[in-house]
Amino acid sequence: MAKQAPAAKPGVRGSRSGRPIMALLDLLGRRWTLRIIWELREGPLTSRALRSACDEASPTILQTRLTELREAGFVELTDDGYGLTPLGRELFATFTPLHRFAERWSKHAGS
Amino acid sequence: MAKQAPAAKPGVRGSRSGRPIMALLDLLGRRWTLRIIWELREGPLTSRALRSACDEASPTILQTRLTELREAGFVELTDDGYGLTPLGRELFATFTPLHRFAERWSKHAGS
DNA sequence: TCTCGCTGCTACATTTAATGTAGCGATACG
DNA sequence: CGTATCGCTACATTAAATGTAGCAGCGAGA
Repeated sequence: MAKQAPAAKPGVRGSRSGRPIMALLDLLGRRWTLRIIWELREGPLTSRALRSACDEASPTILQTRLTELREAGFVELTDDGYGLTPLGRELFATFTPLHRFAERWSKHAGS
Repeated sequence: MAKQAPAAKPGVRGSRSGRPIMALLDLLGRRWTLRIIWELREGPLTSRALRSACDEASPTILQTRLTELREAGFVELTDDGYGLTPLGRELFATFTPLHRFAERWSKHAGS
């Protein structure tokens, strides 16, 4: 298996338009994808630890997402379990403003 | 209807943990949510124009997401159609690094 | 007025994705 | 050997998304 032009996988519904941002938005827009990256932020987790961190999500979908994230080059399986690759870490870094935004958003609350 | 403490809605599977970032990750992790915000970046679109921009996604789900995004305060319905609120615009701004990342990602390709 | 064309929005049957529970083969410790 | 973990998978159930069709409302034109 060598794959990899970052293009949405064939079977994926919606947003396969060639532009990288679309492929990325498509991948990140799948259930648990964002969460997984978030939970891996502090270091590798075993598949079962990740499952616990993700509110006991079903291993089926976690495995599916993990595979997608590995193919995308964001996650890798090491001796310590699943962890972010340098690239994945860069991706996570882009979430930082999102985190700050979330805090502001919660204050905005019942506008 | 006035609603809005930014907490995940009741019926939502996964990630309802009180932390704002989780609610946000949950909302953004739904299909088409990221895409909608992205497509609205240059200005308001009518519901049908948005549908075209979103690869003819079904109006059912678009309407659902649009409602969620309006309740979250990210999108509003104006005379020109659906547009980002100032808050929504802030959220979009956090995607900018994501955009740049996507470009880098596409080059990384077959690492 | 009566259609035409657009707006935002909804119903409903079908298909796809995600869930939950269980268990596999492999590896390591005793 | 027993047991306990690892990553991963099968499979039936349930929830979400799709696709097609159509609603009511508004403004413009003949």
